[in-house]
Amino acid sequence: MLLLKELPTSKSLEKFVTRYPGTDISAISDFVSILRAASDISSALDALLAQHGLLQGRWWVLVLLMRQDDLTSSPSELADKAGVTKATMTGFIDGLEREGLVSRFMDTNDRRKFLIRLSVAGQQKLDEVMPVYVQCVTQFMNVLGKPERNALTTDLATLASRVDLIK
Amino acid sequence: MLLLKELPTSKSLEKFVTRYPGTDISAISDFVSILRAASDISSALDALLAQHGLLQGRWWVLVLLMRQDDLTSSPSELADKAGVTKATMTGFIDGLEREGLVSRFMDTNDRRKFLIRLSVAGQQKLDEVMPVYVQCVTQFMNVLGKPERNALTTDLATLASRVDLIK
DNA sequence: TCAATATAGTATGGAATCAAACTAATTGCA
DNA sequence: TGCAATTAGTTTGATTCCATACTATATTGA
Repeated sequence: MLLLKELPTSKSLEKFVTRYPGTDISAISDFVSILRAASDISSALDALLAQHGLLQGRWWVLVLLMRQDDLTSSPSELADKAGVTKATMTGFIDGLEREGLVSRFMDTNDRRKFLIRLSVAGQQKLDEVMPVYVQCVTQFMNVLGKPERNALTTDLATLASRVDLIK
Repeated sequence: MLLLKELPTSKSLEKFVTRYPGTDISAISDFVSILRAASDISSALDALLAQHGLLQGRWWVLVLLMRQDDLTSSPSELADKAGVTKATMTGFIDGLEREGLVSRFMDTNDRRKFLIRLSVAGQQKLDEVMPVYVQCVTQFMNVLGKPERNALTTDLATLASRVDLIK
């Protein structure tokens, strides 16, 4: 996503305000900080998953399948839940199937459909990674005290609910 | 990055805790919420920039160049500041050069180097997009009151500074 | 019933992104 | 000085991801 490392110097900020008068510098700089922090966190998760041969996209597919009672879902449904296009989901499933973590089955009711099922190996993979994931994430989130963490989560969600303002 | 739309149901959470006992559900769910919110915000920025034929990577290159006194920098320096590899930066510069928004010059002092300069068209592009960007982002960030916004930015940065815990 | 429309999934082509390998130029040290 | 190590930038090949277009199947409504 974005890893803009260097926040602007005060000199370049001055220059900026001269060129674009009336700019609320703190709004912009908070915005960039948020993006950068989020990107760092996401990259760290990537790195954790990579140690187990996974990437975020595929990881979330496994997690979504685990949530299902019969460990089964369809590509379209998975794409919706994961927030990616169907084309992207095809790619994830291809990769997961290649590694034997999920299997494709025909849907006998609707012959356009496939059923994607978490395989035994897929469940084992989850059982291998999940405890590490849970432990790391818990430790990480406890960097903040409970009230700060709640406020952070709530406020960020509030903010994100108004992304319609960015258009 | 990730857009996991569907947060787990309480039933699937129960199942989760059964399989992975001792899990701090709220830590995990806060973590996922943060990633999701950030992803939504980043996507919204993508969409805004796309309206002007830009993408985040290229956009940040233009912004970084604008910050320089002589509107000039080198690929390596830009890569460092943007937090991408040199190879990725080569791609950004190729694209920007193709569109005439930056130019490549030889560095006469060090013949391994190039100088990348923001072109007049590049500055015009910034002048076209920046006011919209500034206005949208300002409105967006003002969804939160000043104290909430400050706390959010600070706490998120604090959190991100401990990504070493995710490993 | 059957043609229009909608839906499921895949294929294609492109951009972003990285790691690793490569070339050319510079620097450092023996 | 001269060779080894470093640095700048690109190329290559891979993966992720999207938009668009395509195929096959299902649904709907006249």
